Amino acid sequence: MDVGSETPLYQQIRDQVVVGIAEGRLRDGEALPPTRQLAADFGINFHTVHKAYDLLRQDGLVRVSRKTGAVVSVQPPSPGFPELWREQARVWLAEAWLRGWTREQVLQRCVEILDQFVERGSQVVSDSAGGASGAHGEVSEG
Amino acid sequence: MDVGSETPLYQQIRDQVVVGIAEGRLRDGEALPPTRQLAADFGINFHTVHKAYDLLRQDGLVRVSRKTGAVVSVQPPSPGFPELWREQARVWLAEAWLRGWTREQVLQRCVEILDQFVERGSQVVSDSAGGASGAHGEVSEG
DNA sequence: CTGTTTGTTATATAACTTATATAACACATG
DNA sequence: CATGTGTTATATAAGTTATATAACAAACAG
Repeated sequence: MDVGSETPLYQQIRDQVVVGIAEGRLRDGEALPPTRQLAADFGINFHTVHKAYDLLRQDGLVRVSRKTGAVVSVQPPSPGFPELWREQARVWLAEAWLRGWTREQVLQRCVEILDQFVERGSQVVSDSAGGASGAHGEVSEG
Repeated sequence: MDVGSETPLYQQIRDQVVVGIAEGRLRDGEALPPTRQLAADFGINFHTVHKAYDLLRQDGLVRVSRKTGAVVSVQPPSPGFPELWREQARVWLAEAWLRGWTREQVLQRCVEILDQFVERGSQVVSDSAGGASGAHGEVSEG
């Protein structure tokens, strides 16, 4: 949570959750911390966390209700996703390319990142599952 | 140039130039259109174009002076670049991963994009070089 | 039932960003 | 000199980001 960063706080939270799911630190069915609690941990307003969770809901990555709070629930992508992803990827890959990275260097770095990701759907978390550190998934403060 | 997009106009222009250089449509030494001209072509304010060019200058991708205007000139990256790139790449690779794309599918799509890019420094453009459509490089309106 | 937690909604506000508009200046060119 | 162009300075309107406060609704523990 870098307050000085150009990227908005709610975006940073959203991105942390996205990466957290991909890397297996947050699993399908797992609950995210309550908005007010996470906001207190980060020292920010709970509306900012609420906005991040709402983004994740719109993206089909969490379900959110009064009963359960925000729960990781990865849905299929929207129809336009591949095209949008391609557009963004073109820009980021171009940046690396312009900086002199070869095709193989760029792909190697992508592989290193992808190797950190874990398969989804392989492990199902029971409703009352609790980790070693509490009832909620952790969203890193780093 | 999508005015309805969430991404700011100046960012869109910057990104178009970045991709344009990577794909060889804009070459090292080539001049970008004057700010007022490009602004007129896009139907936007010339300050917005100026801001895009200034971003590119800060990124070390164009030189800009009263004499020459904005000229493509790709400099080495700043020291923090690899880390920043990695952070961003993690997020959008995670997005693809969460949507069910396999490692190979993701890499395949990266390869398809990288295959559109051309080597830099292989061809040097003479000072008076003009394409079929004018003295300045084209920044696509699509 | 009572009190607490938590999601949700509404309103207000301050600071910042985005985009436009206008004007003026510096400087190079024809 | 007139023109084109980069550059700088203001001003303004609209939108975004983050905070603050308040209130309500649903779930739950005691």
